[in-house]
Amino acid sequence: MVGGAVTASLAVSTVIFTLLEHEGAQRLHLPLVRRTREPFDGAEALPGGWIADDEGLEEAARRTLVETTGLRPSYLEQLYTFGRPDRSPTGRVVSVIYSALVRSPEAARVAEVHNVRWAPVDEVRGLAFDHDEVVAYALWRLRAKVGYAQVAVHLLGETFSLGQLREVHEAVLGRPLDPANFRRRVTASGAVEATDEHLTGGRHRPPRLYRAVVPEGATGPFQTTAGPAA
Amino acid sequence: MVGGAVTASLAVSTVIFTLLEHEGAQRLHLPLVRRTREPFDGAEALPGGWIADDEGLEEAARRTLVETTGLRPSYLEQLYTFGRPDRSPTGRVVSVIYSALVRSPEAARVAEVHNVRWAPVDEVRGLAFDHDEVVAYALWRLRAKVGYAQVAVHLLGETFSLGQLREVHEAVLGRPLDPANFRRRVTASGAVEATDEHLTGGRHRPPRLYRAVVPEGATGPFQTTAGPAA
DNA sequence: TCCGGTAATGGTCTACGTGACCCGAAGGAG
DNA sequence: CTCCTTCGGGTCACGTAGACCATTACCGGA
Repeated sequence: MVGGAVTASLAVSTVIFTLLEHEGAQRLHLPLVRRTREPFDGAEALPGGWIADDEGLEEAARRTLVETTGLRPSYLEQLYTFGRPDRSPTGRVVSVIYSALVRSPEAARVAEVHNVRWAPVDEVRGLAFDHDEVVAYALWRLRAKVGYAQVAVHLLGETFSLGQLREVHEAVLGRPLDPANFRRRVTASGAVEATDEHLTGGRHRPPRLYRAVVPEGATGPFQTTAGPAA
Repeated sequence: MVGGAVTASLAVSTVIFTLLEHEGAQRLHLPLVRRTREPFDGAEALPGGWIADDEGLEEAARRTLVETTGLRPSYLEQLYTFGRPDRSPTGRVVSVIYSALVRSPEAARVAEVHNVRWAPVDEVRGLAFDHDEVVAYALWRLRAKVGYAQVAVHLLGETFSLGQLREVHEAVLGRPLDPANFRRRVTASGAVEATDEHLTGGRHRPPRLYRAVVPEGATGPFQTTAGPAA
């Protein structure tokens, strides 16, 4: 320890988004864990935990995610750091918040185990600490980001139809999109590339399958859409 | 302390941007302080310091800014939190980075005092810790933000001509902008409102002075362009 | 006093992205 | 074979932004 530091506990929490069937449509959900100790014993909270001595911040986010929910996200980015002195009634806690996307099959795989409830995003209320505010901000960021970055593909599998991708955008934005215009925008953006395969077994015309294009220069010191890698 | 926390020191650092005359044009500068102790003794670094027990993160950023440079920013937002375990050779340090804008007169006021050097942004290299990377990311964010939010006004005074505002955008983006198109875009956005005054004393046609419009709904739990208020 | 230079300001023309809307194509279900 | 629905290609209208032109207003020098 260098000296002069504040006496605070350092934690990570993660807002995890995934798509689950709800009332006949794909809707955005996130996992909540029920607290079993003070403060806020019995209340629901975002998954998270303490940062270990020898691990980085993102590393800590991934580890606590596996420990508390069993989930391995396909996308993870730092969101914001909360550090009001009075955030926690039992002592000072500074929380680095991450935002994550999880593919639906992965979410379904762990839906039954762990002490986890999947809540539709617009029904999330009454969380411990300031987590209500955190969720609202994460949702706002995701909605903004889906407009200019191809983050939505991380909620789907390796290949997908443009109809599926459109459903993801509709679930995130909470409003219907015109299929033809959506197709035009996405294909023109170069964010996806067509494969030779089609999705068969549906009841109607089989859609062509597409694959996400990994953007150039996404490696290196930092991705220009998410933040530094450090 | 709640328990389980990592043994890390919590620091804030701030990337401060301002406009200064350099080689005949307004160019973006930032203040650097020279370190007087290990690690990186003698190297330049971003202004910052330790977070105190009873202060919030943004509060700590403002305090350390005044202590190390005397500057009071007109705009301040949280940027990113760095926490790689090996960032500092002398022990673990987690740094919450803030990004700030300072009006030119304020910058000139403190340019002579303090242990501060004003460096043009594109000549910043060889900083202590991972601060080179931090500056690059802050600059990328500022350039992106100037395109969709009216942050540039925070680099100018109470009133300004559209030519001055255009110079700010040119300095931030590093490329010339068409004066007529810039005027049309800015006035149509409603981000500024005209005053009845004109800037006299120039060599040419006296430009009308404008004032920044405070956006509706910028108060409340969080500003949708900067992040949560907590 | 007049004139040239330059910035301020207003306007036009065009390219482009996007939403609204249309229609044929392709497959399953009855 | 017919109907229903989605896929996927197209048109049209409109709003925004860049390129570019014209006029205005001031200073400083001839």
